[in-house]
Parts: sequence; structure tokens; C-alpha cells
Amino acid sequence: MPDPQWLSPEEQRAWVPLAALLFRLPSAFDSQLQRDEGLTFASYMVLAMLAELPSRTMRMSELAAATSTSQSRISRVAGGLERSGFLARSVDPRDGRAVLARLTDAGLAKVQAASAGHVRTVRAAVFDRLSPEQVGQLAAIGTSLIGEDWGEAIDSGRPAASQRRGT
Amino acid sequence: MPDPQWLSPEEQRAWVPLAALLFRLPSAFDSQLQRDEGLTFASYMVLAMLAELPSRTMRMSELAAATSTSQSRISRVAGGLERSGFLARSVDPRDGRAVLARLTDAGLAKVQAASAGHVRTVRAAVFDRLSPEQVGQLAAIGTSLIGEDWGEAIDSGRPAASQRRGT
DNA sequence: CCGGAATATTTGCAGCTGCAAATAAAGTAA
DNA sequence: TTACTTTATTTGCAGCTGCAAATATTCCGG
Repeated sequence: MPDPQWLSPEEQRAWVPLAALLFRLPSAFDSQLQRDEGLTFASYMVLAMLAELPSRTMRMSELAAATSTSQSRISRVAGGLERSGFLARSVDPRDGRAVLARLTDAGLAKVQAASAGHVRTVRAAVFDRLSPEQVGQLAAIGTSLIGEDWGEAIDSGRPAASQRRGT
Repeated sequence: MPDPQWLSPEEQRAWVPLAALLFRLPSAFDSQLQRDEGLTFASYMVLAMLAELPSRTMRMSELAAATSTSQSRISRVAGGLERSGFLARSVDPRDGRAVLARLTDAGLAKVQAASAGHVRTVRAAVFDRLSPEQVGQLAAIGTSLIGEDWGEAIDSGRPAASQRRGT
């Protein structure tokens, strides 16, 4: 393997556009949803995840995992959605530590109203620009990237066990 | 074409993991850089872009375009990096409206010190999980997605010309 | 049943971000 | 030169986010 200290030319050809996407896509979705529905990309995802379940209910921690975000973030987003009347929180009767978030009828109506515009934006930004083959490749790539471990492998920004001076 | 109102099953298979990545990757890079170098992913990118030029200099607007972010964001990030002594800003002598950002020696040293850890994280989160073919596919996909137009096509979250009630 | 460890959420604080308005300089036409 | 339009950047304000500490509850061993 080449110098793991830097990226190979092929990797850079993939890294540059990927980094650009990480800045652009979230901004694009956030601003469309904010402008048209007063929602954040994160808050929309929360509503969308809940809307997919027959029970419209999920524990806060499951919601965090489902949307790939931190618990503190989910807690605040849920707080805002609750204030807006789109979801209601209640302590889980089976485990007093857990909190269940349930989409209200108003919340369901909100996602349904917002989905069309959001999907249109997702298409314009992503799918309309890819061939069917690429959509398949993207699915495979994305799935590989979010696989199993995460905290462990990713968080290891620290040197393999050298360079670490000090105490 | 199928109901553009929603995503096809194949598209959803690509969208779900992509959305997860849009939440996870920025967080992962931000927290590694913050923890180890006191930098933001955005501020690191600014330093890295400047470091690639022999002149180590770029106009604020070019910097914004190069990093795919807004001008206001670049303005603040540059302000912070300047306060830290990593870059210096000066009015462009050829155009009084423009501001030139120049990486200082301390700034160059900073990127060089931070790059190893950052690259390690990028590998752990992305390249170590993809085959060489996938890296090539990702490069092609990413390039397609950030092509030509953007504001125009993406910003059109608005209905084709209906649904628009009120003034 | 008691005390400590583990789990689930929330929140204080500080920093980052976007939008839209403000500021400044350059370009253009008369 | 003057007035008006366009381009480049910064900044006030309000909202969002993460980290780490604070809370609350359950689990476990004796």
C-alpha cells in the first residue's frame, strides 16, 4: 500500500468532489426545507422516520440512531417539533429512563405536505444527475461506508501509537 | 418515468445511506479536527486550499467557491484563522472591493501538522471501506453531482407552478 | 432492601451558520 | 464629474450543534 500519510491520485479524484458534496447537499436541503416549510433537514428526517412506522412512535435513542445524529441533537430537535405540535413525548411505561416520541396527526400532515418539495430537491440535486447504474453503485458505496463499526474505526484520528509526546 | 412525487425503490436504497453519510461524515471530521487540532472541517479546508497554491493566496470569493460554502461563512472562518495567526487578509491592490487571504508560515505549519491525522480519519471513514473500483465510481458520481449549474436546478424546491397560494 | 455501576435524556455554555441588511469600491452612462 | 447599478465582503440576529456535566431510572451483587 502507498503512503497512508496522504491520498493517492485516484483517491483525491474521489475525495475532492465528495468533500464538496458534504458541504453543499446539507445546505441545499436545509435551505429548501427552511424556506418552504420552516423545517430543518434534521427535523424533516425525524418526522419522516416516525411517519414510516405504523405506531408512529420511537424511543429518542432509536431516533438518534435512525437519523445518524447525536442524542443531544435529537433531544433539541424533538423539543422544537414538540413545541410546534408535530410530536409528543412521554416516558416509556416499560422503562422510566426512556422517552417515546410519537408523531401527532399534525406532524403526519406536516411531513406529507413537505415531502413533495423535499423529494423534488433530492431529485434535482442527486438522482436526476445519475445514470441508473450509478444509482446502484451509490447504494453499494453508501452501504459500505455506514457499515458495522463506526465510533471505533473513525474516531481513531490518533496516531497508531507514536507521535504522542507529553505525559 | 415513475411518479416523480416519490423515490423509486432503487433510489431509496441509495438515498437512505447517502443521507446518513451527510450527517455522519461532517461530524466525524469536525470532531477529529477539533479534538486534535482545534480546527473545524471548514477551517481545515480553507487552510488546505491555500496551502496548495504557490502564492498561498486567494480572494475570499474564490475561497468560498473552492470550498463550496457561502461567503458569509468564509468571512467568519477567515476571521477566526486570522485571529489565530494562520492567515492574513489584505485588500486587493487591483480591486479595492476584493480581499486577499494569504496563508502565513504559522498557517502552513498548522495544516502540515494537521493533515496526517485528518487523512487517517478520511481513510478510516471512506477509502479503507471501498474497493478500487468503488473509488473510481465515487469519483465519477461526485463529479456528476457537483457539475455546472447548481443554484438554479437545486434551489427549485418550489412546485412546477401550482400549489402556490397566497400573494 | 441498600449502594454503586450502567443506561437514557436533557441542558448550560460556547462556538458555528445562514439570511438579509449594511458597507465599500468599481463600472457605466450622460 | 454625478448618479445609478453591480460586485465583494462583512456583520447583526436568531437558530442550531456538540461536548461535557447534570438528572433520573434501572440493573446487579450481597
